[in-house]
Amino acid sequence: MSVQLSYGESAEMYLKAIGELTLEEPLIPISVLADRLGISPVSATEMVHRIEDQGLVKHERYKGVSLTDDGRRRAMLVIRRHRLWEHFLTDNLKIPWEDVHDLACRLEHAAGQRVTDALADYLAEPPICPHGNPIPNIAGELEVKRGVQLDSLQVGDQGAILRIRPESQEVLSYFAEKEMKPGMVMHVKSIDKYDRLWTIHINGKDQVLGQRMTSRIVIAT
Amino acid sequence: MSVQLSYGESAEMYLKAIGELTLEEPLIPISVLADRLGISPVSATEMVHRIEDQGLVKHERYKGVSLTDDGRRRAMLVIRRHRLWEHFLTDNLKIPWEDVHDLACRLEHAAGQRVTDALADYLAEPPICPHGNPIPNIAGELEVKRGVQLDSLQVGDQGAILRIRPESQEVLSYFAEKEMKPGMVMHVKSIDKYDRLWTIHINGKDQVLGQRMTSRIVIAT
DNA sequence: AGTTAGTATAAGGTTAGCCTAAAAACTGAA
DNA sequence: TTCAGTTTTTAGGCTAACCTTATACTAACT
Repeated sequence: MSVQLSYGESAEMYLKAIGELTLEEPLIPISVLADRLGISPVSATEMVHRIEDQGLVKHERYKGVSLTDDGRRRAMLVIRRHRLWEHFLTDNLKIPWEDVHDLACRLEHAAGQRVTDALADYLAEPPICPHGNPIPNIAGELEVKRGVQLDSLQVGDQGAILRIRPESQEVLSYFAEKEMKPGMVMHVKSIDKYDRLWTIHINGKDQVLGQRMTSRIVIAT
Repeated sequence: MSVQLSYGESAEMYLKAIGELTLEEPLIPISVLADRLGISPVSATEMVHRIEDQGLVKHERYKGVSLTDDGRRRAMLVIRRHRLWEHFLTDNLKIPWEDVHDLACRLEHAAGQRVTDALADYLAEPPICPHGNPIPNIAGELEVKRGVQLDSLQVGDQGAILRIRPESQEVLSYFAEKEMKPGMVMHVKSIDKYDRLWTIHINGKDQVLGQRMTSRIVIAT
């Protein structure tokens, strides 16, 4: 029989965060990780060492953290749980789009593999979460659709919103208010280069977005 | 604005346990409570004092614990969450009847009032959990249908199973294996007074039950 | 090669929830 | 009224995750 190393909710949060961050960069500095989790760098270092001892991550001193194969699998399963719950909360329970992220953060740890798989079955294995992020499959495999940031488009370009990130209450509420969701098609009407303002047409309306927000939207290519 | 005293998962477990136990007895000795929660009496005493300071319970020295009005309301809301999740797990996710109790114990703390209410809506406010226990309403009010223990019936008596208790993995698995569920009608075929064995007919079969198990079944009167 | 910014470790503290062992307080029944 | 058994308190400890402050180290740029 194999030794079942148990790890807490907290460790799962670390794995999830690292899993998400390593989609962009291969090595995550502990300070970045700490920042994302809202935790002091000292505490993050401590915890990283702990999960490193469990063989879930690899830490290269003064460089950053990455996931081992085992760690990646587990991280993807946590992400899977998170996004499945997000899906359930919006589609079934009709909880607003912009609120489900935080709620799912609690549920993802309370529901184990068994409940998750049953839930996935119930939801018929949805491919993406309400914010457009893909849901890893039962084996922990994730297929990320490549896209480009809205702020790299030119006037006249068009495309569908692929996803919005990061999934923070603040950012999501912003777009919820503007009634912009993944799947919607938009086109760029004009760009003000000096103030970095993009005017786009979406959902029957014109929207003006600053650079902060255009970098949060990924458009399908 | 009112002071929002926060309390952890653990406190909720205490409240739930006390809420369930006080349906039978008005004052719960701390030792009984500790036993139910699988915790040492010393720790239970500590925690009881803590939630007493928050005005949730009343402890009478050398007698036992009872809920305050506030405590009762909160306890009922935890029980409501628990039973709603049990319902969801069995009816929607098709997880076996006997397993959902433990799983719901995790979910009940992770899902706050908001998610619970949305869930209740989704499930159309079911009146009972899969084990036959009534689900408190949104105001924390609970209507308990009175019944009698199976072992108080006589030969020839008949009735429907109202509920099975306590909701422990062990007890539930026992009855799940015998395919006996709340709602089913049974009648008493014979009683062996010496060994306290009840033979009942239910679900097309005869079942012989010892005194330990007959006291766990409540029959509608 | 020296300085600086970023990164890591060390040291000491906090909180929630648990534990055991032993002493003290109380109850109820003989 | 005494005493046996139960209940509570005291004392001392533990672990997981956090915290701050201070010091040590490394990388990288001037």
